[in-house]
Amino acid sequence: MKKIIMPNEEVLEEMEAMLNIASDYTRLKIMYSLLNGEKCVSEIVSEIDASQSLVSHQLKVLKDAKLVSFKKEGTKVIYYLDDYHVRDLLNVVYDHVTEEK
Amino acid sequence: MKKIIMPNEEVLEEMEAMLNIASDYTRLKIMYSLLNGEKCVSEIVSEIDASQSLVSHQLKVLKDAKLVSFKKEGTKVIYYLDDYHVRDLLNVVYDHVTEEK
DNA sequence: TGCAAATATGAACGAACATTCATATAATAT
DNA sequence: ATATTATATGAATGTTCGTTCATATTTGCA
Repeated sequence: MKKIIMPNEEVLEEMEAMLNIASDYTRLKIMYSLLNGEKCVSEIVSEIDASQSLVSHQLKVLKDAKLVSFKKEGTKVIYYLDDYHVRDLLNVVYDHVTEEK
Repeated sequence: MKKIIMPNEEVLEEMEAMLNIASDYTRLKIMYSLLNGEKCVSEIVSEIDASQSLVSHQLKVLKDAKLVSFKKEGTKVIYYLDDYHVRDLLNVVYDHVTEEK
């Protein structure tokens, strides 16, 4: 069994930051929504049933964390997932939660 | 590309809960410490350099979340990881953080 | 019984943060 | 210009929660 070394402080703090961003009900729904492809804000709003302001705030959090990016098309802003680790992360956690013990 | 369906509310809340538990600096260090095998509380304390009280509090959080279990040996309490998803979770997040873009 | 070591617990405090509300900005069309 | 649609922003609020401090509990041993 290979010995696992503890990551250094900086890496641990960055891991903590990513997990913090993922660990929110609204942001989880946004990430799931974007797994099926890019969407504009209003589409996300109606798909996950949250207020426009809340979605916009949380998209900013995800954007600052470089988990999503965006492009502008007319008056619309199209967001999309910018990190393939998101899919893996969601899958691991989903498996943990849904698996029978 | 397969369509990904949004988990229901209950699953999302459980995912949020697991991520919340993982997203803490102290608990991350405890989990990494236990990846190399079971340890008693005082060993964890000295390995991660946190107070005894803090480690005990956070071990309770991990225990309540069924991420760790424990057994008693004399006056010592030995904790160990009780969920193999933990390793996968840490690996995904570690890769995310350390990978060059 | 009394003491020491190991661990757990509860209160208290401060900081972080998710959400709402109101309002601002930006782009388009009439 | 003005109205409308889409999105962003900032303040305010209430709650959650990580940490510390002091103390309690448990176990083994002299």
